[in-house]
Amino acid sequence: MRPQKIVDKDLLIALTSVFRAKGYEGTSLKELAEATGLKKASLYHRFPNGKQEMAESVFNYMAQWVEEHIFSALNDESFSPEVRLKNGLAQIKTLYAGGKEICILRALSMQAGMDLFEQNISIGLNKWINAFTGVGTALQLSPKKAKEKATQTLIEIQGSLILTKGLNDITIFEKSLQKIENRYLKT
Amino acid sequence: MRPQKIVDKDLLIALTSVFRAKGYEGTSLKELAEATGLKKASLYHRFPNGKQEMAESVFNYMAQWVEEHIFSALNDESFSPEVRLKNGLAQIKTLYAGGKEICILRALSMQAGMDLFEQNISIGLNKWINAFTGVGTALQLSPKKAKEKATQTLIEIQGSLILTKGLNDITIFEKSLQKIENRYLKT
DNA sequence: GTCTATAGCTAGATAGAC
DNA sequence: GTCTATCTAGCTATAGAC
Repeated sequence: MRPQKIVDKDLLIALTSVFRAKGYEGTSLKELAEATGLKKASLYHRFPNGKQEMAESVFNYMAQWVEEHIFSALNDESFSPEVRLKNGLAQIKTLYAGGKEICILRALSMQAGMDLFEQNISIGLNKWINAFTGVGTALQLSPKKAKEKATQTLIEIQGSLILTKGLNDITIFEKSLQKIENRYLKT
Repeated sequence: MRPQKIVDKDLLIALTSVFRAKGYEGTSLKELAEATGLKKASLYHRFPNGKQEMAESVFNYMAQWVEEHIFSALNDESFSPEVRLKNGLAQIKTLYAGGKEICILRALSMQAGMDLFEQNISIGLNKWINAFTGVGTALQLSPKKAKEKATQTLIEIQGSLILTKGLNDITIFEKSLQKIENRYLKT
């Protein structure tokens, strides 16, 4: 067995950045090959089901990252709810590179991707809502209020990412995160 | 001259619905031909620069619709600011089919589209912000507050469209519009 | 495990008849 | 103005050498 030219993790990171920037249909195997340093045939060796499997792997990789960094921060009961919220929001800022990066879920959800990922997107969004709902209840909100606030939080994260990108102004994303934090902590 | 099989307006409507659903790269000329009832070569007769011109025309058509229906409603000084706001939000609900349809601007902004439309997207978003800022000042907000509120409004519209689509729950979009209205009128 | 070479197809786009 | 037929380029995917 020849050694791998690039380990799985780095491979996934490279694939992620392309899919994130171009979407599913907008990404070609040629670009993926260039971004990873592997030839197309080698990509097929690593992902026998081709482009679709690459996108799915990217999706799963990001889902795991979110689980480990964001949800676990929001749910870490060894900290106060206030600290959990701050840590979670800080991780979210990292995930989106301060607003410069788009939501991978959204990048993959257009076009054919919608068919491929529709159910996983719904599941993923609900996990986000549940994570923020947990913080809300820890901050003494009623379950109903906590869920409403969590939904509103996600709306603002996604919406501010769109405006940040569309207006090319990362302060929009930063202000939104700050606003979200303030609104939780003022309760 | 042979008669047109489909008038410009209907043609644009048909093209719009495909681009909206599939994005720019995700849309093929075959699909556009099927959706319009014209053959590919006929589409090239109507849009000599091909797919890109079709997307640009769709973009301009939607921009005009928004101008005539939404901005003019928000800015119609023959009504009170409260009524202008309500009318504008009602038109927005129509534009997005109550949350079932995505923002065309967003659909075209991924992938190669980002290069094609980047500047127009920024201009378009700013027009939205200005329109809502106008309503805010008419409601006695300071210019600064009015612009902040307008930006927040757009964030929530875009974000709620994403969650509505991702969770397949149109009540999210409806609730967000209601919330936006309440927040303006409570000022 | 990675590579070169290529198959097979579909995309966007054009030529020219009617 | 619309059509059939076709071109070319690029795509996803595979075969087989190393």
